[in-house]
Amino acid sequence: MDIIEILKALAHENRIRILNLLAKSELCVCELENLMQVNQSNASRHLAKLKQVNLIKGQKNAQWIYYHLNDDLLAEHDFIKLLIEEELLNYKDAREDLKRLEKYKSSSLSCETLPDSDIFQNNN
Amino acid sequence: MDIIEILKALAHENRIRILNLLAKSELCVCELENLMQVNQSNASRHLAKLKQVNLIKGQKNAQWIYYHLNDDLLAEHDFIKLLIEEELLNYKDAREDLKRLEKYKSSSLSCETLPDSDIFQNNN
DNA sequence: TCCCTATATTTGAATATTCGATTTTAATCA
DNA sequence: TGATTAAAATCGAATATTCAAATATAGGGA
Repeated sequence: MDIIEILKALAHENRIRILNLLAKSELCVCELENLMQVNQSNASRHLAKLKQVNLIKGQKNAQWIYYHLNDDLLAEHDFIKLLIEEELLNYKDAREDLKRLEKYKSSSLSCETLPDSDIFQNNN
Repeated sequence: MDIIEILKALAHENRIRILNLLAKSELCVCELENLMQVNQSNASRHLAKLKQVNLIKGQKNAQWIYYHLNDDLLAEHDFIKLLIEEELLNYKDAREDLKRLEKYKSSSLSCETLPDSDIFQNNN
């Protein structure tokens, strides 16, 4: 995999935010949509780009596809791990995404009930 | 400095190659042009983008501007050092640039005589 | 002062990226 | 089977990036 293509895939706010979330938890598109507060088209498009360069993998379970980081690729490129694990601690949007993830995880909501909930109505 | 802007600056072949070369040696535009075999406009534009996000600094000496990595910024972002120092070992164009840099360094050429020489005529 | 040279900037065209809206595909379930 | 839902793909429009060529700037030396 071409390192420049990987860097291009990393160089977008929404894609970095997706990687940041997936580093903590496997998530499906509908969960990412809600956590990041972007529309489905947007989330799906950026997931496709990350998958295209092999940064993430999807695993189908019933009608949902759960995405997770591709640990094999990350093992070959240490700088990406450093970027996600340390660099993003200083990135406000990424920190707020993680707060929403915690709120979601500690709620009783799931992939099936989240889209109809108003858990993130107030933007935090 | 916004991490996304830095990633965007990193996500281009010519800019990564410039950083790779500057990690080994301070260089001016005319040297980078010749080492990377791109035209002056191209080298200058990509240097401008790297400078814009503070990845490099220029130091004027007579009519030449010598560029070097901005160590202060790199110290704040460990992943960039890892990217340049380890990742680029596997990047063919970057390795070939370094070979040309060595050939140049071991020649008696300088910034003043390089443009008129044919040292890189045969693409290696 | 007037050229020469190194570098930067501007221009306009080509290409790439991104977006939301919409449509398509595929799986589930009544 | 037909309705529902998750995810992917496609569309045209807007924006950004890239390029080479041309022009501008600025310093040094004649």
